Amino acid sequence: MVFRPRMGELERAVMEHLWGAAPAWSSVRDVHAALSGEREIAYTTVMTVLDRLAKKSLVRRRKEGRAHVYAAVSSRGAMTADVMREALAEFGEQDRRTALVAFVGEASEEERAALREALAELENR
Amino acid sequence: MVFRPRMGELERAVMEHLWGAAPAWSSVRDVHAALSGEREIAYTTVMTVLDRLAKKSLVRRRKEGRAHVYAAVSSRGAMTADVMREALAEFGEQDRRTALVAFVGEASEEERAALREALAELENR
DNA sequence: GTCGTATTACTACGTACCGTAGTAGGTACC
DNA sequence: GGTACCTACTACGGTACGTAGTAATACGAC
Repeated sequence: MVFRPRMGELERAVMEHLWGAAPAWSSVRDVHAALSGEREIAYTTVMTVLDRLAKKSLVRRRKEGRAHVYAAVSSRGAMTADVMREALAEFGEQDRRTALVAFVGEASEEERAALREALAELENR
Repeated sequence: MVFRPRMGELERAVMEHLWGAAPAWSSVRDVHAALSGEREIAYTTVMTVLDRLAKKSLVRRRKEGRAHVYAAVSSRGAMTADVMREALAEFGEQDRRTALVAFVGEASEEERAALREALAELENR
């Protein structure tokens, strides 16, 4: 299977919580409590989703006391970068160039600034 | 619906043909002939896929004589750029920066060069 | 040690998407 | 009018995802 961390809406919401939550490791109860603020959802639904995310290696889990606790494997930024890389990776050398030019062309001024800084930093190392 | 041009494997193969084919507009027969080189596939299967791609607005079609002819709406590079943009768009200002830094960090030397050139070109305009 | 509560594991169901393709019906050409 | 080509419609199996129930297990209270 092609590596593609595709996520559904609920899966994404769960990841958002894991990325944003203060404690790195969250129990099912934590995630459920957090999501319950926005939508009605069964405890077991959250559990299933966390289980699936673990199977997809997007989160890892650990036993803590009786319950499992979960944490995102990658940061949100890293995962975004991966998706971008993956999109890019499907093309040959020439097309990759074209895609990058198109991407830069559509980027906002802030994004371009961030790109320039990142490039400069790499150069100075 | 969130704009996300998700494609299956066959859908992608069809898009590849449309992107790569010499004539901009291809008939079902053209695409089918091209794909038949690599895999056995029914004519109507290709038709169905083209129809679905048209419904997703990834290709447009036009009547030409008795048959329809199809063309990709965006270039391969533009579509890649869109996917990258879309990945990036889900995040707030701060995270976007992080993602871009991570992306540049993982890029190859050629890709970084392409990025630098694209940025420079934009600056000089 | 039995009972209630928390937690997990397993199973299930509806919907949507995708690969796959058959069939019916229209149209053009000879 | 038959033949070949083309489209439109329908269908089926597999997989992903949102959703959740039920059974089993483990732990603390009494």
